[in-house]
Amino acid sequence: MSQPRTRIQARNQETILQAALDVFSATGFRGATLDQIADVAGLSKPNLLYYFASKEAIYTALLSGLLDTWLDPLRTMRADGDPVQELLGYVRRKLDLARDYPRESRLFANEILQGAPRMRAVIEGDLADLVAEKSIVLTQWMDQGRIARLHPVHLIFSIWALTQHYADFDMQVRAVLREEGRDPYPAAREYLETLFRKLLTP
Amino acid sequence: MSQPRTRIQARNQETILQAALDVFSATGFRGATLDQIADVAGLSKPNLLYYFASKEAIYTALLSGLLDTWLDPLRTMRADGDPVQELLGYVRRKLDLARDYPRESRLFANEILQGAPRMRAVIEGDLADLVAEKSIVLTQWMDQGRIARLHPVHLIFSIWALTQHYADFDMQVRAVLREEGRDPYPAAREYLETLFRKLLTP
DNA sequence: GGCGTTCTTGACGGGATGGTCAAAACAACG
DNA sequence: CGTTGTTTTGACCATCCCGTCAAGAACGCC
Repeated sequence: MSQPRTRIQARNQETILQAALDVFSATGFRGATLDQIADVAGLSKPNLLYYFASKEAIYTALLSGLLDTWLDPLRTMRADGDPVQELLGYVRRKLDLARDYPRESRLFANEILQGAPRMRAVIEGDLADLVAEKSIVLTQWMDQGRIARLHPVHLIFSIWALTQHYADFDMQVRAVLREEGRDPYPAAREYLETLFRKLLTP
Repeated sequence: MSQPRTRIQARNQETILQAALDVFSATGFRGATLDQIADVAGLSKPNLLYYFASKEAIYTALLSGLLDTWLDPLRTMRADGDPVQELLGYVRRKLDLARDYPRESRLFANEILQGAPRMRAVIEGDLADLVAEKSIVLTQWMDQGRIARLHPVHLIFSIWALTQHYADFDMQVRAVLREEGRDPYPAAREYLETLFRKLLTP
């Protein structure tokens, strides 16, 4: 049933995953209930379990389905572009992701916060590989004197931390800014651009 | 029973809160069970409920008890010190907190990630007030040309994001660094010091 | 329209979980 | 010791929640 065969299957699987994203990202795996997901999806609980074998299966289908989207901005960074522009572009794309897909960000945050019980393999594998690969590029740029010399992996961590913060701690960001419903992202974008320009200048 | 009256009460309440910190920080409020907490504390479940009215009461007692510790590093920042040194000191203290009290960090992260259902008031109140107060100091320093002009609140966000990242996403940090059990904090400290020095220089 | 397949659901089982209670164990103090 | 107040616990209850199942509804194809 993993590959949808009929139109109804495609539609309902998508509906279920969207509802599950809503609920899992808001309360974590343990906090979510099948009844809630069924409710949001507008389906009955047994119907959910007709399309997915278990609560766990819905959750892992979500995670693995979203992982590629999540890593794309880093993959897109090109070794043959202008280093500062490439990095600023990565920051910008990552911040756009935080703004446009906050549920996805919180889903991953929740998972990693609890020690990534269901993602450990992919983090230690694909993700670590990708970072290692990009670190080589960053180190080359530093060797060429085109950006400041910094620890490449901590540089990537800082991009993750600063961009995802706006999605994961959105509630706190808005409460502390006290700008009644105003979008915090334009100022964040400007701030992060300044920060990374200054940081990367040799 | 909130103020311990006997030695036994003081000891057991402390034992329970420590065990609860362990369990709540690892799995969130919904994910934690009283049986787990009782097990870690080495007490029976009814005994837990002799000292605290409910699971909820344990959780809120934890949160409010730890909040002061959590905000202290920011409070400690003095308006009459050297601006760059004060800010770097804040970064260092916050990073030390992440290293020495990761459970506390994850507890708060979990709570805010889920929209702070039990902390909204204090975030919109005390925390927002403290940030507003310190923002004034930061703005004065900028007006005097002693640090670069930046959005003061986003500057504080960036300190939170960059330091707490090492506690909250510890699993990912260690997996991506691939340095088998090596302490990531020395390099983090050096990286963050460089980052903020460059950022704050006018 | 008839018929096999796919989809949907009400009712239910079983285990986990927060919380109660009454009685037993223990401590403190005369 | 004996009495009084504190602490501890085994047994239990009610509810929640994941997952099952059998039967019915809808669909697709002839």
